[in-house]
Amino acid sequence: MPLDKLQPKIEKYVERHKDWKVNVYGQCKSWLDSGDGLQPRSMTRDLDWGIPVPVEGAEGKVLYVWFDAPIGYISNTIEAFPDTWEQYWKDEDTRLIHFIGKDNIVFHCVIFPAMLMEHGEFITPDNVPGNEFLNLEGSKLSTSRNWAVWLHEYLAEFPGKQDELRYVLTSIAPETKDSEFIWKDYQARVNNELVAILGNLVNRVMVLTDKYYEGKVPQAGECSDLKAFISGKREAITESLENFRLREALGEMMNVARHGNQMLSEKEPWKLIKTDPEQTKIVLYDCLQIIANLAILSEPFLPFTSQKLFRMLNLNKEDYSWTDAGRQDLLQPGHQLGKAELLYQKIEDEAIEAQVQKLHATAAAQKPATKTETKKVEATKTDEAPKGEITYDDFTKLDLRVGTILTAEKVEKADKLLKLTVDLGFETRTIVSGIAEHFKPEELPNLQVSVVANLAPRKIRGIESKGMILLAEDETGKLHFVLPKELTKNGSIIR
RNA sequence: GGCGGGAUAGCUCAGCCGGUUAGAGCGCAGCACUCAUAAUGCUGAGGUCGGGGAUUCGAGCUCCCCUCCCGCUACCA
Repeated sequence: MPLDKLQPKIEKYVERHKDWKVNVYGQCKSWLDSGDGLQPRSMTRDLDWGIPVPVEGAEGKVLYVWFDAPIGYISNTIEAFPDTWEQYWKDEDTRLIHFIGKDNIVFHCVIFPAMLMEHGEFITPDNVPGNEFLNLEGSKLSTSRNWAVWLHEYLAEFPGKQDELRYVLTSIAPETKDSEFIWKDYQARVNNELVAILGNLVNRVMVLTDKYYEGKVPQAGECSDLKAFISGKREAITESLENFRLREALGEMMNVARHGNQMLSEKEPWKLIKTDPEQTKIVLYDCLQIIANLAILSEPFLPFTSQKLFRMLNLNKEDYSWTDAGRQDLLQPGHQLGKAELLYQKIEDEAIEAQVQKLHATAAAQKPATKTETKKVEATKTDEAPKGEITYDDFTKLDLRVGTILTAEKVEKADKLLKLTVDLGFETRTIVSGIAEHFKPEELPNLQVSVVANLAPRKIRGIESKGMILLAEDETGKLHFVLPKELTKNGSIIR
């Protein structure tokens, strides 16, 4: 793909979107502005697996994942909405948003849009709110190491707690920097915020209404600035959501619940009922309206909660939409409420400890994955197919030898390279190997290794490398030296 | 190595175009209350704003140097 030739178009596209998040815009600019600008990028790979390139003469080639995957988004839409999919991808009036993680920024902001623009019939993403990473209990997520919380397992072990997870994940969404999912924190947020603030408000209002008015909305005149307050919150939440500040939006929704708790503390209806029943009606009427509003406002974040609230209030969800939030008459006086139920249960310590233990028990290896390892895993996830047959003569061309690493040092200005000197018995030579992220130089000297001795020399980073060290790569991407079981004379032939 | 992003209270994060005593939620402490899943409300204690220089009347915000974390990219025979 001649990205170099497309640079002007892409540049124009990116610069039209200065409103993108700084990390997103910044990285796009860095690709566009660095050195010679965008470079042509190969859109096929020579692999035994993948999507074959459907072009004559391209036998044996498969599509590059980042050419293939975005097309998959479109095909997926076609599968889901065979009649209307074009509205999503082609309609000029559609606002196309790509939600991604930071590792995919350029693919969604440069390469995919380039494809869409070149095709001609497609619209380009209006915004790509790339998030940073969500880590787990101190380490990067890794599905291959099983350092993860699997959704199906979570749902089985915490039945009905979809919204609890949604709440926590939204609260800690890595919008501007990496964040961390910690089970203890999950517990705290659920117990101290969801249960204590939102769940408790709903419960106390339902209980009071039940006790004083047999579960019917009391007759009361409007009072206070409730309407202004809630519609103000609705606007704030809308604004935050439109700008992809979900944490902030969620916080504003919770503030509505806080407001309800404040009202109760201030008015103390449990006291007021003894002295001024009419005022008490007003207080509870307003509290009930707050809850009804919360049924609407919680919907984007906590859909199950929203549903529960509508049910408890005996309202038909379909009769209300987002813009109804702010009304102080969502519930009519005399309206019979449904049965009260607890919105959330507290999460016990044992449940949390069990999760943490499970995580550590099932994690493949204790050591946290390094950057390279995680990436490698992605690349090797599909087992490589066996290679084609070769003759014995082909094999005998290889000169495999036993050698011993004498020295090892990092290569300047290269993250992955180590410069090794290896004693092969008949001579000592320099070998550059891409293992710097797996081994520390100081742990290598005196280690016996297997070497491809007759590989054509090659200059790497200005250093002549003569040969190659053999390593085995396990399923986690970790490298292991291939070496003789017993100490063997340097230079010994391997065959 | 180059580039992008980040480093602000114990924790999670806000801080607009540089401007008086740096904010919120959670946690913690105290007080109030008892309708409520010992929940809520109020008050308070917590900050050398990663480190060091510079510009400015004035810098968390600007510039330079450095350290650490994440990502992209190059090297990986």
